[in-house]
This record gives sequence, structure tokens and C-alpha cells, in this order.
Amino acid sequence: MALTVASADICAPRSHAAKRSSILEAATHVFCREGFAGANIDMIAAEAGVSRQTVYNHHVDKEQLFVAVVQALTERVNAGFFATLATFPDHPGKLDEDLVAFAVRLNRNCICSGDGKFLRKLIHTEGERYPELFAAWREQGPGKAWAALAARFARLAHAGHLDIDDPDVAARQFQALITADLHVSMMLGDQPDDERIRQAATNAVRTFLRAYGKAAFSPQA
Amino acid sequence: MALTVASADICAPRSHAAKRSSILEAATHVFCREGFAGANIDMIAAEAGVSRQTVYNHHVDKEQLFVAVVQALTERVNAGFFATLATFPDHPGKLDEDLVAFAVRLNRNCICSGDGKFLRKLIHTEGERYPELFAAWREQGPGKAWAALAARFARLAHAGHLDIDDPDVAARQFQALITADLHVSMMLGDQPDDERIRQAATNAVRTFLRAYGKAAFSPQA
DNA sequence: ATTTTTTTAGACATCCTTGTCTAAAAAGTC
DNA sequence: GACTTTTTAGACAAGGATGTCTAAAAAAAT
Repeated sequence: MALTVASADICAPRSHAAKRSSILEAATHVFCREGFAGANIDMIAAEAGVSRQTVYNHHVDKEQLFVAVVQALTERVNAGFFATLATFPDHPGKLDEDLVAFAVRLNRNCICSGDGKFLRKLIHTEGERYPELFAAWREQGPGKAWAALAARFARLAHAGHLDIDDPDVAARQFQALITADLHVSMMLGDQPDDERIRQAATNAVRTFLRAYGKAAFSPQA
Repeated sequence: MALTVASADICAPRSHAAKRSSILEAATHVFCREGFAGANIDMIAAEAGVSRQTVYNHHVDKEQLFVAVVQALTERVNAGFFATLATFPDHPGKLDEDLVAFAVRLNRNCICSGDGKFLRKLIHTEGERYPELFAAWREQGPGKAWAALAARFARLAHAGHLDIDDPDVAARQFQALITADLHVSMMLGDQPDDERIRQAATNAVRTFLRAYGKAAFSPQA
């Protein structure tokens, strides 16, 4: 019996659950590249290495497949964000270096990552057409995630490391600053390399700390 | 004869040149709403109040129509940007108020405007598929326009109103900051009202001047 | 008023896509 | 090894879109 289960575990990965995720992954890529209208099921099936019928077998509809893609993507990105947020420097050694490192992680794991890029593009392309689909993202993403980031900054300010009046504004501005240098690349879909991400983070944190840092960081010399 | 010309002037608006722009305008709306693949010529013809054949008459192809839309849009947005840039406060009275007012104009005329929103969305949705189409935008927009904004900030710094080391970075950060509070709305396509635009500009300029302002603005009290 | 151009409505062929269906093959289960 | 479920390839109908064509109507020009 143990043998049966074991062999099932080994062979299963390419057979039911794995086909499901294979289809989801392929669908994510194709929907992002082509948009909902431009994507076609045959493309997705081919890219997943699966017959068309199998796609219809797992996800009834093109529309329901799309919904599944968006949900999975939203959850993954959200989880990734909170995982990264857990590395926020609550007790910084060198505040500037720690913030730069955090900004690099945030950019690389959440914003410039494949998932981040895909989700952003899907929201842009299909957000107006399927408002209810992205309502969940709106609540969880900007609603919860950004508030959580703001809370971290508030704590940092309370501990005397920063001088912040409105933590929500500071959090939004932090996020805006660390992507300021990457907007063009991201709009056109290409992945900035590590050097550019690091440079962007450095520029951002310098400005952020000039604005919100305590005396030690304020002097502009 | 004067009569003929006059009546021609009155009737003409709906007849040749005007049909062209009517089609272009409708196509812009439809392509932005539906994406290139999702848009269909009948929709565009109907929205332009024109028969389908007339669309094919003015623009050979669906693809060529799309190209014309992107070109017209790029030119309009660029012109709008430079028109707004001409109102940059080179000789500011109250620097903070003047910058806020400029930021409001920039947001309203260029970034949150219908054209700005459309161009941004088109770049997002079709930028990867038609890279050569948006190469022109890349050169003119981020290449020229942002450099021009940077030059204005450099002048302001040179005149002793700001303390800026890298004007290009400062310009990008200014742009990032004034849209920081509007990202969610803009991603989902809805137009922020004047009050929100003003608030966003105020938040942005306060932080910008804390980072780049001379002593008078640096104190954080 | 006549002539020329533009526009229109609609029919049309062609292609593509969706979603269903079927019979055969593969995989998994007992 | 026999049985059941999943998968596959391909045919298929139905619908939608593009782009062409034609004959009639409208508009412009002379």
C-alpha cells in the first residue's frame, strides 16, 4: 500500500494536479501577452503541452479560465508581498542601507517579478472590462498590503528612526519612488537587471530619507 | 460664391476631414476599451457614425488604422506636455504653491487626461506586441519630454531655489511623487476628481521640497 | 445641371475561434 | 490483468470578424 501511494505521488505530478497548474501557467502567459480577446485556447493548450479538450475539461470556459488565472495570480502576488514585507527593517542597523536592501527586495520580488508584471498588465488591460474581477485585488492589494507597509513605517517613526506625519502617504511615496526609474521599462514589459534595480532603490531611498529622515540624514552635504 | 463657400464651411465639418478625425477618435476609444484584438471595425464605424466601407476607405487596414491612432495620440500628448511644461515656474513667487499648481496642471492635462490615459493604456496593452510602434514614443516621451522637465529643475536649482544633484533623477521622482496617490485609480481607468488631484500634488510637493528644498523648506515643523 | 467623387448598405467569401462530440489511446486503480 | 477514469486527436457546427464588391444614394465641384 505504501508502494502504491508512493508511485502515485511520483507519477501524479504530471498527470492531474500538475496538468491543472500547467494549464494555469500557460494561460497566464498567453492572456498577458495577448489580452483576453487576443488569447486563444489552442495557444494555451499548446503552450501547456495538453490537448484542447483537457483545457475545457479543467476549466469550463475561456472566461472561467481567465477568472482562475486572475485569482491564482492575485493570491501569489499578495503572498509574495507579505513575505517580503516580513523582511522590513523594524530594527535597522544602518537605516539607509537597510531600506535600500528592502527596496531592492520589494522591487525584485513583487514589482518587477514575472507575477507582478503579469498582474499589473492584466489589471491595466482588463480592469475596466471586468471590474468585479479586480475588486478583490483592490481590497487586498492597495487596501491591505499598502496599509501593512504604512504600519511598518509608522512603527519605524514611532521608534524614532523617521519623522513621518502621514504613514499612508509615506508608504505610497516610498513605493512610487522606488519604481520611479523603472517606469518606462515596466510599461514596455522588459525586466530591468539587478544593477538598475539597485540604482533605482538607492536614488529612491536617498530622497526618501532626505524628506523623512531624522537630522542625521537630513543634511544635504 | 461667398454663399457656396459659407455653406461648404458649415456642411464640410461632417464630410471629409471631419470624418477622418471622427473615425480616428472613435478608433482611439474602441482600441483603448477593447485592445487591438478585441476591437472590431463595425464597432468603430458605428461609434464614428460612418459606414464600414468608409473606414476602410480612409485607413486601408485594421493595423494601419491602429498605427494612425497611436501616432495621432502620441503627437497630441507630446504637444500637451510641452504646452504644460511652458507654464513651469521658472521664477517662482512662493515656490511651494507654484510647484503645487504646476503639478496639478501636469496631472490634469497630461497624465489624468483622456489622451494621457489612452496612450498609457495602449502602451501597456500593445507595447510588447508592437515595439516599433512605441519606439517613437519612447524617444520623444521619456527621451525628450522628461529631459526637458529635468532642464527646468536644473535651472531652478541653478537659480538657487532648489538643491538638486541629479536633475534627471529629480524630474523622474517629481513625476513619480505627483502620481503616487493616483495609481490605483489610474490602473482601473477612472478619472480622479480635482480635489484628489490637488491633494496628491500637495502631498508630492511637500515631500519633494523636504528632499530638495533650500533651508526655508527643509525644517519639518 | 451635369459630372465626378465620396459615402452607404448590404451581400459575400474566407478565415479564425469557440465549444461539443466521438472513438481511440493512455494512465491509474483495484 | 480487468476496469475505470482521464487524455488525446481530430472532425464538426455555429458564430464572428475581416476585407472585397456592387449598385444606389448623397455630396461636391465645375
